[in-house]
Parts: sequence; C-alpha cells; structure tokens
Amino acid sequence: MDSSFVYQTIANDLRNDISLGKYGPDEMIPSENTLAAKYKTSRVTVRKALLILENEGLIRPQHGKGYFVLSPEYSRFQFDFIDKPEEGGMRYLEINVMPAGKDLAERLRTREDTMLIVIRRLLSEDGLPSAYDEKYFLYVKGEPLIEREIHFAEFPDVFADTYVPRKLWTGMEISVGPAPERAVSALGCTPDEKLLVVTRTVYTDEDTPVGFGQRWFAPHAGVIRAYA
Amino acid sequence: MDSSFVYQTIANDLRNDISLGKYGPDEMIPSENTLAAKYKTSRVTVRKALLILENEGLIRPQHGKGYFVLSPEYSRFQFDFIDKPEEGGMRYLEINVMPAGKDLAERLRTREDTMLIVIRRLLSEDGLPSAYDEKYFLYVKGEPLIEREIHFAEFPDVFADTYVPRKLWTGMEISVGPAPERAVSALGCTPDEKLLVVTRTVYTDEDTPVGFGQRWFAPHAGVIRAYA
DNA sequence: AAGTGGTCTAGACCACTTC
DNA sequence: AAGTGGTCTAGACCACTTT
Repeated sequence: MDSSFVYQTIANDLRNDISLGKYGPDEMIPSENTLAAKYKTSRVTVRKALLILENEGLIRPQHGKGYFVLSPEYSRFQFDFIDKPEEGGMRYLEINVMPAGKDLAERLRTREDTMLIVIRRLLSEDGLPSAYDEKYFLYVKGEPLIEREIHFAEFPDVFADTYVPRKLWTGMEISVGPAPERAVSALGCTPDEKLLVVTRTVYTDEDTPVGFGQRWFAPHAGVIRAYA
Repeated sequence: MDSSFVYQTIANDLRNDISLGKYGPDEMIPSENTLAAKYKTSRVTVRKALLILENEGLIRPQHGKGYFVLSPEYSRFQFDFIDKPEEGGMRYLEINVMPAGKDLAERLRTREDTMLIVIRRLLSEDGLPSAYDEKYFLYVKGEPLIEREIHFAEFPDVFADTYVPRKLWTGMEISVGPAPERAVSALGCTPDEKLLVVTRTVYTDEDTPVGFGQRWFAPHAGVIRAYA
C-alpha cells in the first residue's frame, strides 16, 4: 500500500486494525514504546503516525494512560456552497446602492438610511434558471469601485480590503419560504410557492454583521447535498 | 497568551502575523531554519508549530521552496444533524418489519419483497411537534433484537454489529417537499404544503446503500443552521 | 552549490496514572 | 516505582528548487 515511510506504515496498520475492530471503541492501542519496538523505529516516528490518526478522529491520547479508540462520529455533515458557480450560467440583474430600510438595517445592525451595495443575480443550469440570489453589504465611501468588488470570487472576499482578513465567519440558515416578488417570474414559480432558501450572514471576529445574502432555489433545482 | 510551550509560541506568533496580513496569500513565511534560529530551538519543534498551521489550512509547504500562505476558504460549511435530539421530546409512532415495496427497493437496491425494519418518530420542541421522521434498514434474521437496535444513539450505529464499523458513510440531501399523509396531521400542516425535508442514505465502503431515512420539519421549525 | 522541506534517530526530562 | 504520553534537542541523510 501507501507505505514508503515508516510513519505511514504504522498509521495504515493501526487504521486497518481499528477499522476491522481489533481495537474497539474505548479500548487502548499499544503504547508508543511498544509500537516503537515493534517497528524498530524511534518514538518520534511513532508519534507522527499517531498524530495522523488523532487528526482523523480515530484515537485520542490520555496523559499517563495511553491512546484510546474513539467512537465514530456520524452526525457532523459538511457541504460546499460556492458563491460563483463554475458550471451553468450567471447573470447580474441589478447592481446598486440603496438605503438599508427597516429589515436590512436590523439584520446588519445599522441605521435605516445607511447606504448598502446590493447585487442581485440569476443563476442557471442547463439553460434553465436554477436560483435567484441577493447580496447586501455596507457601502463605504472612498472604497474601491463597486465594479471591482463585483468580480469577487467568493462572498466574503468582498471584505478582504475593508476588514482584517481571516477574521470573518459566515453563518448560514437553510429553510423554506416564498421567493420575493422580483424573483418569482424569473424562477418560474408562483408567488406563494415555498422554495428552498439559503440565508448567509458574514460577521467580523467581533460578531458584527457586515454582509447579508439570500438565495432561493427554483423548484426543480432545490437540493443541497452534504455528506458525513 | 497560550504559550507555555515553544511550539505554541511559534504557532501563535505566525498565526497572528498571517492574520494581520504581514504575510499575505501566496507569500512565503520564514523558513524552518530561520524560525529555529529566531526562537533558538530545534527544527523539530518549528515543524511541529508549522504542522499545526498547516492543519488549520493557513499554510502549505512546498518541497524545496518553503511554506506558502493560503487564501482563506469560506465555501465549506458544516453543521450537526443528530438523530436522537437531546433537547425536546421524541415519541415512537411505529416500529415494524415490512416488505420494501417499489420505492424503497430502488433506494436500497434490493428486491420489493425484502423485509425492512421501519421506525417512525415524532420529534418535539417546547411541547410542539417539530419534525416527523422515518428510517428504514435491512432486516437480517438472527440479528440482535429490534428492541435493542432501537436504542441506538445515532443513525449509523444500528449497523455497527452487522457491517464493518468505520467504513460507512452518509449522504444527505436537503430539499423541499410535502410530508407523507401519515405525518400531515401530526405536524400541523396541509397535505400539499411544502416542508423542509432531509434525506439520508447510509452506504457501506463499497457504496451499497444499507439504510435510508427522511425527516420533515414542521413549518415553524424548518431551519438548519450551518457555519463556515 | 546552497537552501528548502521530508524523514528519521537516540537520546533527554517532565507530568500524569497506576500499582 | 514503573509505565504512559508531552516536550524538546542536536544532529543525520534525502529529494527538490533555485542560483
């Protein structure tokens, strides 16, 4: 197998043993010294292998005792939600600057007359409209041109120049609800029809919201795939 | 700060520098030897610090060149979807063994007369029904009692005895759709009303489906929260 | 040739757990 | 006291990249 290196061999062997149930949950695997002797290698190399398995969530060391096998964790799911789809088309419906208004002022914790940049788009797949989305973020005077900001790769990148990078985080809510009037015809649904909607809010490291976006999926395209 | 150890100090310092933009994306951080000299420590300790940052997705080493700072990745979201809610109530509506039928036979890639275990539940929050869910998995004769299997902690654990542990994975689809008739009244919705629905399929490592489940969320409770 | 990261050694000392 | 994991050293040799 993939075992050109000693630490890989050890990690693979142990992963196999755990996987096959040789060491069950809450049981202990051989100690570092035992493994070092078995593979005729140094403790450092053994620890390197064990760190890999620890990072994979298979084992956890306990000081003075040993390495315990963990129970598998199946409840954590993940998925990719990209702002700029690579497949399918994308069309800008509107790019504007406008006052926040009541709802958005509340969501972005600002005043109603605060100026926001709004970007509305229509996403397509196979020539059919698949989703409509909107993004709002604070308009800061003296900032780079809107035109430049529009061509960001991903949602939070818009803020790269304004805020400290890497200190932003995004919260997401997946729910159902009717699309706004301005999107109904484009998506080919009725005004009251409930669609899959994804709401994203970008926060600074101090939990101040700086951006807000929503995406409604057309009835035929309303699926988000995740895995654990 | 949290810097009782040399490797922690190095990792924290570098994380700070990257975070503050001292080293931007695609730029290189100081070499292992440089850092070892700066902190008057060994290369092993420096590498330990750098491995931490690598696992955090901040840097990536390139053989013969150096460590590069990566661009932040905001498009990967994750969330927890637990089978047995700790908060709120849960009531078993039905526990049975029944033939798969056409739809389930297709989903589980088996025959229509294959016997399945079915578990139907009603979940509540604050005394109100919040979701209805169903689970189906293959009924294997001679297996431990159904009664025992019902008290599993998480969905895939049902299969722990039957299949090789840790070689299962779960696919999930989040979409919208009407609840089945048997759930409509319990959830307090109309037959045609579209709800948030989560579909899970558990596969073996050979991608054979062994379990299938769906959960419909009541209109007032239909939100899944994720974060990146 | 010089610098870089990748693997590995053979020790050391410490803190924690068990007997 | 003995065994365990946690931190750390001062080297070594190799493969890769740049000059």
